[in-house]
Amino acid sequence: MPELPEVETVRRGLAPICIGQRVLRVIVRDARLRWPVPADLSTQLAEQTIQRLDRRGKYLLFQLERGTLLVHLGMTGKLRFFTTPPPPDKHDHLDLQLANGGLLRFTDPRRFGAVLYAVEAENHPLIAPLGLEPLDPAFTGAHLYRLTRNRRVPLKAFIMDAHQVVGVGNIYANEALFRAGIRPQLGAGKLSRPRAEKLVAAIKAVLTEAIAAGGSTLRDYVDGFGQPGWFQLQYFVYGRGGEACRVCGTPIRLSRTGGRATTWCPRCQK
DNA sequence: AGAACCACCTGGCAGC
DNA sequence: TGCTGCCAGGTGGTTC
Repeated sequence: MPELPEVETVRRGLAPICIGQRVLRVIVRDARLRWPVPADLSTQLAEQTIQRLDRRGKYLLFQLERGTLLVHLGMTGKLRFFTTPPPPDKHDHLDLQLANGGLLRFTDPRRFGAVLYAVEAENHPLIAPLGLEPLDPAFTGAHLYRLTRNRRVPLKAFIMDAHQVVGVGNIYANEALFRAGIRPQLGAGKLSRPRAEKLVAAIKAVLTEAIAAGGSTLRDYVDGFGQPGWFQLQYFVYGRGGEACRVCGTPIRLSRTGGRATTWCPRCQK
């Protein structure tokens, strides 16, 4: 579900109400997430104050005094703040009680998400191997060009690989490739230097615009306060298989690359 | 090393 | 109204 824009939207919303707050306790109702929630999480977090709320790829990083709480929303995860929380529902797996009386609630029907704790997040096995942030100035056409040399995977699969570039999931990969005018199936190693520049610019643009729109809500994404995003209204190709291209009118094609639904315009993308 | 699959899990929807 | 099968925003692990 959430890609970089959605996670960033959650981060921006929650940061002001979390920073400076002390964690009173953690209530784990179901520890069976993608990896088990650490049994000693409550002990680890209790009485620590949240110093910052950062994001690395699709991970939210609550920086505490002695370590970091890592939260990944998987496909269907939500992290919401309540001043007066409703009674816990079926998929409300974890609550963080804050000293200001607020409560952060992690909800995730599919349980593909994760809640973990690390003393040094940058060295955590899930964080350390991550690629560049796409909105980092260091993520350039030259960088992408270098990374893709001799790679045979479809370009779309390549830009969705978090070990190359973080944060680009299925929606924004499709949208960025459309904007760059590049076929998703193109072998990554065949990407020319000028087209690498174009693709990097498209990725940055689509992510920036999506953040400005509060992310995309297809089914169940909401931000930290239960509000949906609106970027889905600006899609050119995602979820539009069979419909007319918004630029040239040609029917949008739908196929699969790397097992994921791929949509593109056969006329606009070469 | 890299690429192609599978797995994890629930819910919603189309089709019968 | 069921039931079945398929699909979904992610990504680590296994296999070749």
